[in-house]
Amino acid sequence: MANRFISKLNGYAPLGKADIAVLEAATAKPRDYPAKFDLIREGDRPGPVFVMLEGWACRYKILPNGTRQVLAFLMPGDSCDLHIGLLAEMDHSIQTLVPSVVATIPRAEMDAIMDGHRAIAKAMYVGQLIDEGTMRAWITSMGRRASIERVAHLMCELYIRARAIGAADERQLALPLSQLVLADALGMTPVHLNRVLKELRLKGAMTLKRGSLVVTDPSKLVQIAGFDDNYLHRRLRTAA
Amino acid sequence: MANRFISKLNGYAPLGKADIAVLEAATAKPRDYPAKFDLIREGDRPGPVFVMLEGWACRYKILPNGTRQVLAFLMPGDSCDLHIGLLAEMDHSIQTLVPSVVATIPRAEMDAIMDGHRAIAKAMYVGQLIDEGTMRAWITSMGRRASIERVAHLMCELYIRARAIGAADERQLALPLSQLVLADALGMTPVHLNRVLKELRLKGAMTLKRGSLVVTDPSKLVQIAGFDDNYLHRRLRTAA
DNA sequence: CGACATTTTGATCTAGGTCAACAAAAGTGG
DNA sequence: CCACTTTTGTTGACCTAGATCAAAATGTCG
Repeated sequence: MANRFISKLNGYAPLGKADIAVLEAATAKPRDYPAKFDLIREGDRPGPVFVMLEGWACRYKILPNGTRQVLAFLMPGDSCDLHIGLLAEMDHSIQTLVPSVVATIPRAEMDAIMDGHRAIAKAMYVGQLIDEGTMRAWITSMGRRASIERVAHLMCELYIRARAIGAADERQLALPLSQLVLADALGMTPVHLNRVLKELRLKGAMTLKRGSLVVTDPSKLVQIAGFDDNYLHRRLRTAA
Repeated sequence: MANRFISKLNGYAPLGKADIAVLEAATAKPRDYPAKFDLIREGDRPGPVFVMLEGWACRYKILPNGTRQVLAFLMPGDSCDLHIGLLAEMDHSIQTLVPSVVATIPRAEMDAIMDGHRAIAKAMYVGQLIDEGTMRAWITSMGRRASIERVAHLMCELYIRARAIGAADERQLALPLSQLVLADALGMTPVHLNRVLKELRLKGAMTLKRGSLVVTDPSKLVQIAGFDDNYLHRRLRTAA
């Protein structure tokens, strides 16, 4: 398969040769971006559809009091903001976390592709549904899970997602996210996150080192998280 | 306009006579449901598209430890789960909060309608984008706002949404949500919510009585919430 | 009226925040 | 390649927002 975007979509709905060819053409000229580069900012007019081919990015929002909330992580294969061109302006920003390779598909082209290729449209909708499920899981985590459960839950999510795109092996996963960024995603303090990570390490569930996550004891991690992969299940079952 | 669903969609994308007629037909035979009735449960195969015509409902999830997280409120005009038929099972439940009138549109019919009526498709997509923006606002609230800000923010959201469908007057809004349900939506304890409501009342920002919200001082409420209606703005600008 | 659900208040406790300092990496410029 | 600044991670001491527990007051409805 040409790239992770295509293979991810193919996992959601089987694509034909023509589908793959048109997606290859659309993502043929990606650009390199440095780390901490805003692909688009809150208040901007929505532009093209972004497709992450390599690297990591996050959606985030800055609050009046200066704090930041990370809303989602984007990893290779992920795309964003289907249809968002219908809205007047972005309600959040998207920033690379590490040097990344990103393709952009103009809105009109994306619409045309989806009109002409039902399988692609279907796969994109599945992807969007999964993203929505992920958002619901985040709301649930923030509202009703203790900090250690929340951390464990996010790590389960990232591990499963990475597995699904073949970016993780049995126990290990490259995870270039600083504790500061993770804390902003989890709605907690970097200091407290650090302590929670220590606790998870001492419990033998997982170890987060600079740049990589080692899942020492998957079942223990899942149990701490109260993780139910229903919202990601389909991804697992059908991903290539 | 025939019903709030149609007038809401018409606010998102101008509908023609034929569009309106087909929507009228599709929602012509709604059903009455009592309060606390599960329209669909976590684990169920997704069924038809639900359209709230009268009443209130919420999406929610029950956690292993028995606590509940409310994920969204549905008010008249709201519909849910476009495309969700593509997924194997629901990752959350939807329950009426008061006796409600709900129309169901079979998935195949909805697809056909959207294929044949681009304006309706567009309006549905706008609605979905707004719902996504709302979810992002909830994540932000849960992660980075203090409890009083969070409460104020949710009340702003509900007020604006109610205004947009003509269900609120200048300062008042029928809001049949118990403090228990609100607490489950805000990720806090009913006890603490009660104290926060008292504080908001004493500050002269708003009063929540049984079944109705009175916004005493809108600008104060907005200021406490740090409310930026960008994510609902389009709804306001374009709603009828 | 009686049973039950919701709201309100008080007393106490704790998870997680805040503040501060230091250590370890990782850039950066000469 | 080395000082040097900046970012990231780690730990300790202390504090507070919000949870928990308990009980009374108020509403609602069959």
